[in-house]
Amino acid sequence: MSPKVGMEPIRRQQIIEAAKQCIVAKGLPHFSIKDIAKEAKLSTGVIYHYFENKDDLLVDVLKSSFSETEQLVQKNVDQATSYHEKIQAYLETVAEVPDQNPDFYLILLNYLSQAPYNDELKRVISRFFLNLGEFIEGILKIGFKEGVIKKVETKPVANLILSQAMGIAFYYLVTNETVSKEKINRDFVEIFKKYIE
Amino acid sequence: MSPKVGMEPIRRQQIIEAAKQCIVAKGLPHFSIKDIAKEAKLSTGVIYHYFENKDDLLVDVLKSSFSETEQLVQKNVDQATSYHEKIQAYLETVAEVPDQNPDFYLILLNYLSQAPYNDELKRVISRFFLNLGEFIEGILKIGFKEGVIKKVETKPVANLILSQAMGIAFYYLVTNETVSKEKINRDFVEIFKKYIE
Amino acid sequence: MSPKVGMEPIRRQQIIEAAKQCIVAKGLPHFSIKDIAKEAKLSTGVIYHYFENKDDLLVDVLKSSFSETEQLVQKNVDQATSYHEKIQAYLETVAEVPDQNPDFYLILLNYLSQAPYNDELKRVISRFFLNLGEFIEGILKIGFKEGVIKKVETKPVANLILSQAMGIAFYYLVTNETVSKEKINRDFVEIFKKYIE
Amino acid sequence: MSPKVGMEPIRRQQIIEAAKQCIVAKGLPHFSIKDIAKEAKLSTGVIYHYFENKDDLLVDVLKSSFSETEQLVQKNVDQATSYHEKIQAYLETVAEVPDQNPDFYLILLNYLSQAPYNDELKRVISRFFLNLGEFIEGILKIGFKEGVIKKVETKPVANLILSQAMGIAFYYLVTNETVSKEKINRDFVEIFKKYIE
DNA sequence: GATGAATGAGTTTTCATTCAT
DNA sequence: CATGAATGAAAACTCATTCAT
Repeated sequence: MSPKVGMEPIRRQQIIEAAKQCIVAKGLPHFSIKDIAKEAKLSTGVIYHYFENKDDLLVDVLKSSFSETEQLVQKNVDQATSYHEKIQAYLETVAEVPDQNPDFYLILLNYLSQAPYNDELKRVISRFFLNLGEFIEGILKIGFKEGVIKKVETKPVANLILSQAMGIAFYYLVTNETVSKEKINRDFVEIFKKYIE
Repeated sequence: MSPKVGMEPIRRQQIIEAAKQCIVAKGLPHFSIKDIAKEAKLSTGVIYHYFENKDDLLVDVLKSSFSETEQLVQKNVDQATSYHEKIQAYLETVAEVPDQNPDFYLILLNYLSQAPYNDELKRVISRFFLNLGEFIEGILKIGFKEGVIKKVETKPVANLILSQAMGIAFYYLVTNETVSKEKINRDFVEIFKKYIE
Repeated sequence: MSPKVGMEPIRRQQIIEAAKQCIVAKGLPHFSIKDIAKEAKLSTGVIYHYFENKDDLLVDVLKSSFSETEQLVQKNVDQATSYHEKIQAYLETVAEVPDQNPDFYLILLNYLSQAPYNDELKRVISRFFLNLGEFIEGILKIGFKEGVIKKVETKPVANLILSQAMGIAFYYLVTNETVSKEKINRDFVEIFKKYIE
Repeated sequence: MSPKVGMEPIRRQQIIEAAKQCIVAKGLPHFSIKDIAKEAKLSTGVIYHYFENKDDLLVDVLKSSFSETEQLVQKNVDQATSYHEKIQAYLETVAEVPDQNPDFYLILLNYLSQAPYNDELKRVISRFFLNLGEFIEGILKIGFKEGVIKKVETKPVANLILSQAMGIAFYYLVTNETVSKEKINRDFVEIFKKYIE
């Protein structure tokens, strides 16, 4: 009936998406391979056909999430041309991820809490932070070249931006406050523009 | 040898500390009641004599961690008298928690990742954030009365400070970078002083 | 405060009554020594001061229940003088135990189901049946002497009466029907009077 | 060797039979899932593949026992044509269940004692009683139509028959008397024929 | 006499993984 | 490729019993 060959990429993606839904619905430690199989409408056995084991699958889930977010940021920033537009686009994208892709920070939080006990996760997450950091640094260098910002140590700036974005997202994941959220996001953008300039 | 009556407070504390060590060593989802018992040098049964179940115990572990950190902040800020001293003490204390009590943010991260799936944790963590937030708001009001800062919306400020502190701590928990850490902490203090004033 | 010596019979009775309440409330396999202690408002330790172990205590509970019921039957029958009065009193007492002492058959049912696996319970229950059986046989012999009934094999009669009474009680314990109960009790008395005469 | 797909009905039956043996050998509260697995020569895990939990399995064991007995009664009565033959077949079947299927009443007794504390068991047992009761009532109605018995209130009759049969069976389960058993069974049949006619 | 703290074996249940079909 | 049956170790939790105080 359904095609039986060349299913590899399709099945892998199907299983990864099912696993994401499980993380979002139950949390990283609280679902089984059976849960993933049910969510993906597959048998448990087939998962082991496409992934070595559960841990491997879960690492791939994280990589997939990171890849999506990196592409989103890249796309939004690439549309802008000048430093001012780029930095604005970047900060706004970061500030709006929780609204546009609410699962992202939830998934990140789940993996982040496991990273201190798992070197592979540590590596994958560190690389993601590094990539985003270098991305900001690239923008800042443009600003410096354009002469619109002072020379800054780009690394701490990048870290502070990422940290603040992550901290805000986690804060709201747990408290469910929404009242001051917009004000916070505006302030977040303002603070860092002032900090840089 | 040891007394057989009135052990309640001693044992509860002993078990809570053992559980903390397990969280720090293995992560919230990766240790068993048996591990806690071994760490506390007690039998598994006695844990159920003092705690209803594992979840209850783990909530008490979090409450204990929060209580310690709240007392630390309180102590450091109370020693200061003027607004300037107080806000400096507050920001520095928050910035230095990762050094003075390195386990705190690791434990917090573990629980934070479970909070979206657990209403009791959500409540406990929200209350902690609220307490710390109100604490900052109190300091800011002093600054306004003293006429040394402008009138600010205290709630978003408080949230941003907490979020940034948490974000930085988590960032370093996972990346193990230490190079730019001091610079980051200094900038953190500077950013928020500038933001407020 | 409370007397500390000569407590033996009082404490034993207190514990036995608490155990009865536990059986009635939860069923023989579903309560612990701690439950009994709580019900009796005593510590767990004290129970082992008065009873060898849980099994021993539970046997004593059954003996106590049997003793109460035997005394009730004895009292009601002794008040009657003639055979006709005695047999009527006997059958009515047996029929009315479920109303007058609703716990009795519930407790009996609990122990009966354990008897096939426990020789001591088997002995205690057999003796109870034997006592009640001999009691009926005594009444029947009076009837024969008075010339008001034919010569019957008393043992089967006794067994049938006991069995029927027990069966009816258990039937209603489980079905909670109450509609036809009175009719049943009347028929029970009638059937056996007819059967004997 | 054995097929690996479509084992459901075979395994379920295999597990149910193993559980029955455990009840007969040890009594409802005194065996573990491990005991059932050992008896069925399976792993403990597989039991949870086919049954939700122990309670569910045990309910299915009871239903299976009831179903067997209902079929036995049905078969024996259906072979008879007239009222006289049917009522005789019914009473004799009921009287002989303890001999032909000695485990049935032992299993029933085990469950009966749990029914007061378990609404599902209550429902299942009540329904069984109801079915058997309606079965007798059907026979009695034939007798009335044929004009060979008087008009009786069929429900109390049915209850009395069931109660007596159950009571006798339990009586002998516990006392192990066998001397007067045949006499009792004969009297049981006689009593009820006389009672009806 | 009385307390309740402590033990540890035993219970039910879950689950990653394997593998015959 | 795909299924789902099977395993068995490990988890949380219970509880009769003992014993220092």
